[in-house]
Formats: sequence, structure tokens, C-alpha cells
Amino acid sequence: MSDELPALPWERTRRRTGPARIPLTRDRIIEAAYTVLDRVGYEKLSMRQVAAELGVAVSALYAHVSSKDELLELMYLRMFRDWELPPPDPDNWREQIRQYARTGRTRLHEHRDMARIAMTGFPFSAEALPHLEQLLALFRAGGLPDHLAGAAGDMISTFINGFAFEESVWEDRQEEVDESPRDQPVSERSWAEIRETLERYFRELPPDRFPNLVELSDVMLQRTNDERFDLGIEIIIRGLASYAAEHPRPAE
Amino acid sequence: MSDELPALPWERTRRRTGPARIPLTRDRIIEAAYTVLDRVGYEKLSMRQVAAELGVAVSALYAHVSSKDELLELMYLRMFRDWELPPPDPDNWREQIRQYARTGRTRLHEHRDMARIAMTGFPFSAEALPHLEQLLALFRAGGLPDHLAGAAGDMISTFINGFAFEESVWEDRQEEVDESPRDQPVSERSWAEIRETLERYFRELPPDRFPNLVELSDVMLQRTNDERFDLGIEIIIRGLASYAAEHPRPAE
DNA sequence: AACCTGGATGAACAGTGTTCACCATACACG
DNA sequence: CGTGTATGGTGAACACTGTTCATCCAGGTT
Repeated sequence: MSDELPALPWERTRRRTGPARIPLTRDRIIEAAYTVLDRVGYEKLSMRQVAAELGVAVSALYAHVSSKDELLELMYLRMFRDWELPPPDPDNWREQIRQYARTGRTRLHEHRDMARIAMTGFPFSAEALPHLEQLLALFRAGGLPDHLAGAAGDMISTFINGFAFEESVWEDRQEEVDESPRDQPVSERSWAEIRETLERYFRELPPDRFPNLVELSDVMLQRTNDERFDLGIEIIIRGLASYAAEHPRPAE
Repeated sequence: MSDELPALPWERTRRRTGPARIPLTRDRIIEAAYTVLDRVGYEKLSMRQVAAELGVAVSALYAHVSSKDELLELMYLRMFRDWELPPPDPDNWREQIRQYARTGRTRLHEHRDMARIAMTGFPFSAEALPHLEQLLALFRAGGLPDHLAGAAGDMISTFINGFAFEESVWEDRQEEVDESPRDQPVSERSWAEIRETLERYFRELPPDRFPNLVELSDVMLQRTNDERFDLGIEIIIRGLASYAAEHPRPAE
């Protein structure tokens, strides 16, 4: 390893500080934190792991990020980046809400355990506000009375986050069962396994104490998570729409 | 302290073990964990704190509880204790669902950050199953098609947990602002403060980019958490009921 | 060439979950 | 009455965690 050629003049500056040392930045730290998160999950995500990922001392991180909590918040904010909001279309508010919820869940799925981070993030940051505004616009376009529009925004977010959070918990639970390495965000196969196990569990319950659970064991779990999520959103939308029907907007 | 009377025969066995040394049990550990949780919150709840609360070495806990995760799970299960479920009344399913959700949230509020623990707890344990069964019974009584009844149970739980979780996050955020000691689960006053701060924040947003937020700033946050929660539940119930109306139960 | 300065370093501190060799106490038995 | 045994608590240790701080080194400026 000692037979290095003398550095060419134009790369001298670069070679100086060891192997192409790119400066540490907030962005690079967040990026590294994401790859660590995807590999080890929320519970085991640590500043030291992030530092190791960057090949840097732990204390170096604190020059760019004041605490782990701040790093988590930054990761949360990153979620909103390049999230295009379509212009509100009053005739299509239901479909647009559906779409919004779906891409929201997709965003949360983009990184492992992201929902756990999102759930504790500050939901009214500058990055998140346009989304709330968008939801409000859609709800008002749909003819919801004002006091409902306000609550509805919260509600949709709570459901999206809560749903994804529980998915995340199931995934982690499943993962600590099969020690398999985690190349992708829990295969469809794993979810099928979970469902099958639960279905048998329900079916074999004592029918005298749990008649409904036994009877519905098949129909309850045959749906995929996607379908369950869509159904949940649909229920909320219908509930909201029922108010719009009661308080028809004065056609001015 | 040396002028002790000779112990009466029937209390001899009790006196033997020094200063009234009550044996360590799972229950006592769980109890202690709750008082620690209420004092320091979820993030700072540690095995050492629990041990200290009991005046005992940390390692002693591990004779009764295999890990911190198990302890958390036990705390979660304790939540269902003495939770009476009223007999399902088909004519009143909506009110009964409302009531169920309300007491669910109340239970979560009984201990600080309980929702954070509940959210990661296994929702199909022996203790929790009767509740799911109850919900299914109510939904079927309300005339919901079977495939919906299954999803609806999940949905209600997700919303209750998610809502309480976010309340818990807000409370913690508020608490680290005012250093005030925490004698009770965040006073009403604190919530009023949070609402007021947010309302002003919304009102002073640039109206060109956030017209709806500015316009709704007053109406959006004037409601208490209780009202917002009830509204959320009501929306879900209405959404569910809309399906029942579409698929009327065959009057046999 | 000397200086300054910004950013990275590594060691340290206090705290975490968990394990394990040790030991004391309370009971059963001879 | 004395001895053994076993249950269950102890304290020290390990491998971590988030965070801080004195130190130090490289880069650019004077």
C-alpha cells in the first residue's frame, strides 16, 4: 500500500485530506440516518450508528444537529420534500382526499418505522402546513361546515399515522420472529403469514365466548392492508360527507 | 427499638423477614412501574427507576419479569382490568360505540403516556379479545355487512389509540416548556394555552398562501379535546352507518 | 512564515437494559 | 436443636445509549 504514485497536480487538493473527504452537512447526516433506520429500525437507531455510517466521530454530528430529537424532527420534515399537492378540484374532493391519504401512507412506508417518527413530529411546521391547508380547501370544497373541516384535517392525519404506526409495530414483531435479514420493507409473504396465523387463532377460539370472532374469522382478515386502509379512509369520507348533506352549502 | 414484645404466635411468620418485607411480585412491579411512569413519563421510564421505587436491586426485577418489553406489555394488559362491557343492545349500537370509545380514551388517560404503550401492545391478547368481540357484536347489531364489521373494530381502536397518542405527545411537548412539576395529567389550563398559541399562529399566517387556515383559525381550535374526540368518533360511526343503510339486514 | 479559526476528534460522564456469580435468609428435615 | 437446601435479592459487570468538552489538526488569511 506504500507504492502510491505522486498525486497529480489537479487532484492534489482533493487527495490532501485523505480519501476524498466530503464535508459533513445536515443533509448528509439525515441521509445516513435514513439508511441506518432502514437497516436496524427505530428502536436501535442511535447517533453512534449514524456516525459510523458516515465514518465520522459521534461528536461531529452535534456540530450540525443539536440533539437526537432534532435529527428525528429533521427526518420527519424530509418526508414532505417533493410532495406535490394537486390543485383542489371541488367536484372531486372525495377522490382527492383518497389520493392524499394513499400517498401519505406510501410516504410513511418509504422508510422503515417512519410512522413512529411521524407520530411524534410537530404537525404544524412550515413544511406540513401546505398539506393541512390543502385538506381544508378540499373539505370546504366538499361543502363541509367550517367547524368540521378543521377537525377533519386532524382526523385524517391521525388515522394515516396511526394506521401506519400499527403496521410498523406488526412488522417489527414479525421480524424478531424470523431472524431473516431485512432487504426490503417486510415482504408481502410475511404479511400473509401474519394474517394466516391470526385467522387460525380466531377460528379456534371458544365459540361460546367469542361467537362473532369465530364466525367472522375468515372474512375479517382476508383483506390486505391496502384494502383495509382504503376502507378506513372511505368510512371517514362517508362520515364527513353525511354532514355536508345535512348542511348544504347555500348556492350563491 | 430493642424493647420489642415477643411476637404473637400467629404473626411470627410475618415478623421474621425484617422490617415488614413484602415479597416482590409481578403485580407490585407493575404498580411501581405505573407510579414511575406517571412521575417521569414514557421516555424516562427505566428498570432502575422502577427498582428504586420498590427499594430493591434492578436485577431483582428480572426474576419476575423477563425484560422491559414484557413489563410494558404487562402494563398494557393491566389497562383492561375491571373494564366492564355492557350487554350489547341492538337498538343502541351507536350510543354504545360512543360510550366504548370514550371509556377507552379515559382508560388511556388514567396514566401518563399510556397511549404510547398501548400503541405497541399486542391487541389480540386474552384480555383484549372480549373487547373486540364486543365491538363486532355491536357492529353486527347495527346491521353492518360482515366484511365491514371486521375492519371497523380495528379502525375504532386505531383512532382511539392514535388520538390519545397525539394528545400524549402534545402534553410532553408542553411540559418541557414550562418546567412546572407534574402533579396531575396536564391541567386544563395548559391545553388552553396550547390552543391559544396555535390559534394566533394560524391567524398570523400569510393569507395568500394559507387562506383557509387563516379563515378557519378561530373555529378550528376553539373546541376542547373531548369535543374533537367525540366528533371523530361520530364521523366514523356515521361512515359505518352509511353502509348499513345500503345493505339493509334481511328482516327474517 | 506565522497566525487564526472552524470543524473533527476521542475521551469522559451519566445513564440505559441485561446477566451472572454470590450470598442471605426462611424453611424442611434429621 | 442444628444443619442443609433452595428461593430470591444483591452488587458488580458488560455493552450499549445521548451528550459534552478539552484538544488538535488542516485550511485559508495576513
